[in-house]
Amino acid sequence: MKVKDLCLGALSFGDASGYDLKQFFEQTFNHFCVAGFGSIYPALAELANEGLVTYSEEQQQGRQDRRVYHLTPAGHEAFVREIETTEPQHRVKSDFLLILYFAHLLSPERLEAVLDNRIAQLDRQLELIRQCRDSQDRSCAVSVGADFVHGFGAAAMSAARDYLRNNRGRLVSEVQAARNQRAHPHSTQRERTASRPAHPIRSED
Amino acid sequence: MKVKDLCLGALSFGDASGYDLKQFFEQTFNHFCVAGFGSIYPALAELANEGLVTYSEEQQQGRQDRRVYHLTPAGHEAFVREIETTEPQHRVKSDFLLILYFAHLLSPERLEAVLDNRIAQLDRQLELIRQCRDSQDRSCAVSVGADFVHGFGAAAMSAARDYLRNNRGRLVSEVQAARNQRAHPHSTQRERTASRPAHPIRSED
DNA sequence: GCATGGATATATCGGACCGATATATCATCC
DNA sequence: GGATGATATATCGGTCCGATATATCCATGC
Repeated sequence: MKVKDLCLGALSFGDASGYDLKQFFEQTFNHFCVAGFGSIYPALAELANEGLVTYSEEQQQGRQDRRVYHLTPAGHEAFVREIETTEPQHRVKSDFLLILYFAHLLSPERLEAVLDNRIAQLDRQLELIRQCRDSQDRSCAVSVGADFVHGFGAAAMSAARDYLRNNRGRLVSEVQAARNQRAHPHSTQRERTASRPAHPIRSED
Repeated sequence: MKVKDLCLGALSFGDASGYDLKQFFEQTFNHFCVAGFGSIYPALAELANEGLVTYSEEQQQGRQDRRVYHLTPAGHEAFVREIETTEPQHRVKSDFLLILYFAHLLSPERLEAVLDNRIAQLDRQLELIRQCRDSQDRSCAVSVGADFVHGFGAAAMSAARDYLRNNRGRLVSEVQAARNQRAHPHSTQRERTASRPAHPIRSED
């Protein structure tokens, strides 16, 4: 699913400018999508070329003109075809987890900062979802999917936050202990041989 | 964090070829990272240019030669600097959730297939994590980060799976009900005006 | 005996896209 | 009056993902 499809889907809820779409994505798709201007504006231009959207220049006093896009029937069909047939990928790309995987290489201050920042970030995102759900008209049939997706996000992020809270202390103290042991190795260290790493990636040959 | 950094980190666990790295990423970083050959091989070439890794051609009978990479001290330093200073992003990109957001446009069969496939996928990933944790030497100090990260993945994915299982039926029946209502609208429909969409993206002006 | 498919192994290319940046105007705040 | 931030559109470079090409070996099956 490309940014073009994102735009088609959003426009199925009503006309909007590129700027509107960016804000909509940030508020509503926040926890599972990102799209910057650098993707949205070219996408809209291509969609207009393909006849899947139309637009009208809307001039407003003072402000720069808005280019307001409108979904055509062909665009609606294309979007439905897309969501009916695309393989639904779900991908997490996390520097956060990658960094924590190497917790043994981090300074204690950095480790704690990384954990605390992530917890705070999750709190903010959960608050955003709460706002988003509250502001929606629940009785409207169109919101069943939105409600489900926001519920999913809330469940997943709550679980993540709880895990971080419950295991933060353990990780910090374990890393601290390992550091101390490296600094003052009082036990036997006969395991260490210069050329044999602890966790070889490939199996012995 | 770029693929180059991924490679540096993985090589800190021992020498490996590009092929080894791909497999390592798939097994161990599965739930928070992806990197294809198209990213790994160019990354390794650049790292070698910069002196952060070295390599030796290892010829094996029959098989094509392996190019085995080795982390240099400079490479190790560069990696530690990277994880100490990079802002730890965490991003979810999910066609799955996007499609479900538009559940009201899906056929019932498609909706159920999407949900079931995702649940099965989560089961597979959870199994992968379990294997990964079992195969590791828990007493080794280097694995505290890995253990934490895998625990995180297990917690998050279990929560996601549970949510899907618990809410699958509700979503399917709600979408079904909405479809039926559209097909046989017996109640008043005075809300529908041709040009006023149900969920306008931008506020009224 | 041999074809088929899968694992091992490296490499390239195009298209997509994210982030930074540029530009412009108006409202608001100090 | 000047700084900041919101509104609004657009472009560009660097990065990366997916598909594809190439080559050889091993196991499986017919």
